[in-house]
Amino acid sequence: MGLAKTEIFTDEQNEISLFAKVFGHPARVAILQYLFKLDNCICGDLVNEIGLAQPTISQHLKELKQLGLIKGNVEGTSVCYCIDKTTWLDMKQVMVQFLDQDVSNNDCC
Amino acid sequence: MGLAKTEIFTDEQNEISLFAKVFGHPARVAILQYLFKLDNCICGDLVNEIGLAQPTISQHLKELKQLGLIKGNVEGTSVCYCIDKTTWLDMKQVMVQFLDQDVSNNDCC
DNA sequence: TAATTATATCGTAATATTGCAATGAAACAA
DNA sequence: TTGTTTCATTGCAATATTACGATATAATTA
Repeated sequence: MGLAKTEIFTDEQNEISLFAKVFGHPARVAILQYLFKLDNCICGDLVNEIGLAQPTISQHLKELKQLGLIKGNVEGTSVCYCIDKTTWLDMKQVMVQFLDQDVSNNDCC
Repeated sequence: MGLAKTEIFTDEQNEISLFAKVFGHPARVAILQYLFKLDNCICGDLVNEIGLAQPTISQHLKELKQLGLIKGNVEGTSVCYCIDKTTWLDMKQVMVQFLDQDVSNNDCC
């Protein structure tokens, strides 16, 4: 199928998996790391920094933007991208809570 | 293509994206949450708990096992699964470091 | 031994993802 | 106005993912 049965899962499970999925490609991880390093940058910088074609970078930026993790300001002919702090911190809270589950009692049989 | 160009990214970026990808499906998130809740369980429990067919659950368990996040002990005709603490904590360290990047200077133009 | 139980694997259909060439759109420069 | 720059969108080919029926495997039970 290729289609996840989201309706049988909780909102929280679906939210976690949506955030995780966007981090599930190294190009998007690289874009975010570059944005953190430089505070902000334009699409052209990313095309040079990462070795992917411009439409591919643009597509990855779109997915990050759709989740609200980044935002872009048009500046003349270029677009300046940066992390959206609010959404990033919200996402971090959800993800860290998932990762922080207590492992101490967990063991096999 | 459907094929990520992993060779142009750092090991860290590829590792983060591999961990994230496995969390990128709500069924695997649900399996892990259930394992944390019960400390351990068998495949059949998960088939009842989550509304997916047995081969589908088995496939998701395989992906979690391949990354080392869970391990399974054969117990008669059933298999007891639990979180692999060591790998989980290693993964958590990598992911939290990625999520914890400093957002304070980041802003658009 | 034969049947049962629990899980894994195989095969396949439906859908999603990735990557890029070609093209479009919008701002700017000459 | 015409060209240039920068980015987004479209269309498509290659590959990956998801889900499950059918079947295999392995331990247990009758």
